[in-house]
Amino acid sequence: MKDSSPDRKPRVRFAPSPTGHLHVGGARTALFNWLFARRHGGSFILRIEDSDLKRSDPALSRRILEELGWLGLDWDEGPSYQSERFARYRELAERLRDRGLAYREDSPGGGRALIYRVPEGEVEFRDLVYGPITVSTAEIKDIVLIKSDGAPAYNFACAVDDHDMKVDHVIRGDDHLPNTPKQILLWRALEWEPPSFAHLPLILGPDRAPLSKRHGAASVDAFRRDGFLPSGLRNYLALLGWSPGDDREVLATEELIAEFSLERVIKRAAIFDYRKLEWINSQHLRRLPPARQAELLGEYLKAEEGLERADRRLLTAVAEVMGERTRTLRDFSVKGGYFFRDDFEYDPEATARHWKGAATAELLSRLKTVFAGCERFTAEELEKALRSLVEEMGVKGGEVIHPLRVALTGMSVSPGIFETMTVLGRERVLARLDRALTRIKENGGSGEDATVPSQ
RNA sequence: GGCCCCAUCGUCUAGUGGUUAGGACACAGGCCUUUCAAGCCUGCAGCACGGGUUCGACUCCCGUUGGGGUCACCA
Repeated sequence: MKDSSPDRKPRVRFAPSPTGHLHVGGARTALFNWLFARRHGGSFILRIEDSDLKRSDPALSRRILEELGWLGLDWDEGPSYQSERFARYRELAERLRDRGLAYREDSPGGGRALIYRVPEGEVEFRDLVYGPITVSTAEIKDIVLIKSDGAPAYNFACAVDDHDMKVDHVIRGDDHLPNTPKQILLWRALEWEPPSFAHLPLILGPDRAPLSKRHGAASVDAFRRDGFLPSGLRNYLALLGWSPGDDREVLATEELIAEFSLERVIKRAAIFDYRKLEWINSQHLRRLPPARQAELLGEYLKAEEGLERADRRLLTAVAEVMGERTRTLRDFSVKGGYFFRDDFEYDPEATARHWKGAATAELLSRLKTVFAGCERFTAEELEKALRSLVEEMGVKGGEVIHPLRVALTGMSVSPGIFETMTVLGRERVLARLDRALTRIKENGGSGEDATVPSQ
């Protein structure tokens, strides 16, 4: 019986190298570590692998920390930095050399490296995801411990740190599978008991190549800018390579934590599906009360767009009517930008389809009179008023509603027209009717732009 | 190329010897309807191939093909 449940509170870590934004692959690795720690009441530790002197950039480290924070993956210890522990690595490497397990080698470029001599034999271990794995050390070249510039090489620093931080479960991408035997060799040479390992399948792009920028958004930052919610991204990422075992797809983070187990991690690489992410996100968005949506929307619009009209009252009203029609926070401005700005453009196709010159001008001015006369500007009253005008004119509701929608939103698509009006309020509705009227007259009564795409 | 890993609808997945192979996204159609969504209903679509083992294979074994990873004084 395979059982990856730890008998004591596990200690796991996420160890990114500060070379760029937090990539979705890294985010997923961080998430699985975090879920595992939270599930078992353990510790999630953060370590910055900045041992490469040339590529280290403190600004990038901060960025990764910030993005991890946005994703909601809080850490219990750290971050620690490898760049601050060079003396420790050197000491341990020298100790191995004293014992005859490592040797020095001059570098053509100057300096001396310390290299571990790989013994003959086999390395066996049981990966918590992949099962038993055996590798002949004939396949492994001697392992560099300390590079000639004095910095520790990856495998050595990694083993030393994991030991010193008392990490007992190493959960990482399966691109590290080939490193594992090397690190186990190092742990044993240091006379330490190796931790458990669990390797996660990689995330691929639609072309089955490793997911990268050229596939579109590939970093946590990009998804944040696209208006995704941390909980939506967490949910989707959790489903990449793992499933709760039943048919649930939309899971709150508490459920993710309650259900997570390494045994249910799949071995096959998964292709990132942006559409499904959007759907998952829409489900999370929908589960949020309008007030909370408004709060997030306000922050988003402020950070990503330069919206002028964005008071809490308006935001909440927009959230109430747009909530079912959006999949991301960005959708609110893409599909409902007219709620936030009065100088919107009129969609040429919409005007061509629903505005019929003088007749529409006549219609809109009658509507203006009717709406101006409404006692209370509520959806019920507005509909009643419009319906009676429709009856009086002997036309179908749509013949009035469509031109009106274009006048109020510039688009042929919007939330229910009466709700839209109440969100905008009497003043803005009447002003927009005037603006539309002016626009129609400017166009010689045609109500259309000079060039109308014919279809 | 050596070594390692993987293989269920287009995609994410459930499945652990006997199932009409289930769900979700996407897609198509329908209902609803002032538009678009949402919601509900229906449909389309899969066990890569070839050998075994077995009374019986999606499930176990071998091979083929395909895909991925890795072979740095980068992490």
